Amino acid sequence: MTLPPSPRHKPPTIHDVARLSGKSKSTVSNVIRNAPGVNPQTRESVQAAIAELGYQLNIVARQLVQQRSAVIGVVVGDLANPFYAEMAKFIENFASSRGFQVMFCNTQVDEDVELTGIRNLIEHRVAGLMFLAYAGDAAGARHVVADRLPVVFVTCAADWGDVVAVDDFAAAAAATRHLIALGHRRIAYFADSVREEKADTDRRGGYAGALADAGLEPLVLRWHRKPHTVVAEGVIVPVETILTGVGRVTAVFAANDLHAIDVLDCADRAGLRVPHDLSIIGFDDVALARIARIGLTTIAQPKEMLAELAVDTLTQRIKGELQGGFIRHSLDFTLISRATTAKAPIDDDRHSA
Amino acid sequence: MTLPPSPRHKPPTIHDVARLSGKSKSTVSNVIRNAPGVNPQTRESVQAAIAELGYQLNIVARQLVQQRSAVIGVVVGDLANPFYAEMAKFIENFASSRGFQVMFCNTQVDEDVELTGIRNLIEHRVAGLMFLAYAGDAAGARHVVADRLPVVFVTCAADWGDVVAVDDFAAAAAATRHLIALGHRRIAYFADSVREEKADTDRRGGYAGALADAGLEPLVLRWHRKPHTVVAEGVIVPVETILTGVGRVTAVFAANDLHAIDVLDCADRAGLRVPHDLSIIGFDDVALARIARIGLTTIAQPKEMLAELAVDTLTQRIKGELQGGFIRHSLDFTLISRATTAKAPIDDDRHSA
DNA sequence: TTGAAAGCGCTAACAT
DNA sequence: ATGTTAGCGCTTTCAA
Repeated sequence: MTLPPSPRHKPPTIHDVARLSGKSKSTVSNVIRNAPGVNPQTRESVQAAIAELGYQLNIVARQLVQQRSAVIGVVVGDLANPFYAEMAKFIENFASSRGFQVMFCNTQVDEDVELTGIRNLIEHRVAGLMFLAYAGDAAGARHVVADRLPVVFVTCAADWGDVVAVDDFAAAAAATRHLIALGHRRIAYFADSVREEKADTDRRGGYAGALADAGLEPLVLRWHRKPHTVVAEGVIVPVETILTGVGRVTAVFAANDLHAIDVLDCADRAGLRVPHDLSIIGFDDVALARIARIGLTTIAQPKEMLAELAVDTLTQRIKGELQGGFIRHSLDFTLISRATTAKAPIDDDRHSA
Repeated sequence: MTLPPSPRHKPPTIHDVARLSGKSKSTVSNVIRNAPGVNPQTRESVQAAIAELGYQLNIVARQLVQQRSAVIGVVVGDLANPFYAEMAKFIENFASSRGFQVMFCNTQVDEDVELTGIRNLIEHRVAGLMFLAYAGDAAGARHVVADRLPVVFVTCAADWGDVVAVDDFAAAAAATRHLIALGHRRIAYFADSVREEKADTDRRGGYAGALADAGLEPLVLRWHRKPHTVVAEGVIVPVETILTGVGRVTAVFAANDLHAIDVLDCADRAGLRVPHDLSIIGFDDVALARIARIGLTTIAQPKEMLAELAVDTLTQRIKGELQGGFIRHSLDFTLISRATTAKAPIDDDRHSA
């Protein structure tokens, strides 16, 4: 059954349709666009010609003359992170139900990749931009975008576009206070390697703030080699030391569920009982967080609402239905207490020097 | 800091650049395209003008005249499935490193959604199509595509495009034989609800084949309400009955890791010990399959290689570097034995009537 | 109700 | 080495 791909012929244009139906290009255009005031007979004969030729609209040409497109560019840090994947899916769904296509650009949280990605998107004249995360301080991105098109930040924030997000700072503070209320005093923050995105910054801020309010010291950890070592205050340390060494941490607030699950896995492999020996709280409420074997305590974001609101905001800006200053939608987060957090171990302070 | 978005002015064109630099449009075009034979002085002054105006190429216009684009359309069944998300990420990466943008279309394994998605992609004149999964018998899709552009199937197969995939049938048979070799005789197949995609069909085929070879009866289960009920031979049954009732199943082959993890979760909640009471094998080797708490035995696909080969095949077809009959790349799969499979319980046959 | 003509921003012969 | 010109496939006045 393996037939050779046939040579591809140029697709038919409205001109071909016009000739075949004996009408003019503009009339054909009128029926394609469902313009009013076309003789039903004419419409039918044109449609017959369209069917016969297998004509399919060339959106590129339309876009050139109309000077607008119906595709939105979505900048995402890491599609392999289930949270972003879920968000991407929702966004694609809502966009497509509103007549918009989506072009993704996965940045790996690398500013250069991000910048060329944005440049490409703009060169393609996407109608709007959506950031699901952004790298660096966004000054570069801002410069490239240069106010050329509407942009909305979902799940992250900046002052040069509309924002649809949860208050990361407050949510992180709530997560941290949850741990503090359970009696934990040495609470670490686990996040991505050196590079830090906006949400990360805010969450670390909320964490540090809550600790400061309680008179506690922060300990910010960033993965060095994923399941083995982290860098703490500039020095590389085995995760095991952090979790089991002298002055060990009894609780962890992870910047997202993926990190939380990694920490959980480290704890398992180190023979630590969670939550008895170690409490872990994540962020995002990824689908897998709720299975019995994981049961991750986490901060849930209303993913679908975030996506819908973001798409609506962006499409309204695109259509000019929304004008004026940037708006910030702040949605509610929920702390979902499952099986990875519990009272701090009582021998907690004995081990600390 | 919330400044109102400024009114968006039309972006500068090569015409503006030409005027500012005192050169002609074609010269400007020449420097943009890095055409040879441009006076260095000229080039510089043009570039100065470009910088001053903040000119950015309009790819839409270029695409219209060149009659080709550098975006490939990717049709994916469910972005929220980590396997597809990982694949999507790899594909995006390889494509972008080869100068191609990617437009995704998430179909929810719904044929209508898929069809309009493909239609949109074609109207946007994507240079090629990539299917990460497709719904239905693909006759509809084939008709819409109508040989207009190159298409490659990754991770699934069809006879009207190039194929880059693992042999799903053989892999499923291997997975099933693994279970049979462990002494299991009542082995169920778990898959998506009513709708079935290509990979699903093949895997079920391999499963049924291996069982038949061993003189065993297949039991095909499709989720009805996700974590609670399945439909077996047309009737709705609680999962718990399948796993713990009379004549219960002692092993499960899941069409993908997501289903496998769901089954694992059901088993956990039903108080079953895995793998002591129930063996489970999945398919895909999703990132989470390898954490200690899951330790899922599964069939691994070489994701990155699949993605790279698929992108290369497609881009070569697009550039005409690859001609002639469709090729089928069949990559090797690996059975990774972890902690969810073990010998069948000895009391196995006593319960069966 | 339909058609003719101009033009969107760019590229690619072809002249110069 | 640079400029002139003619489109790419469509939409959109404006006339007929």
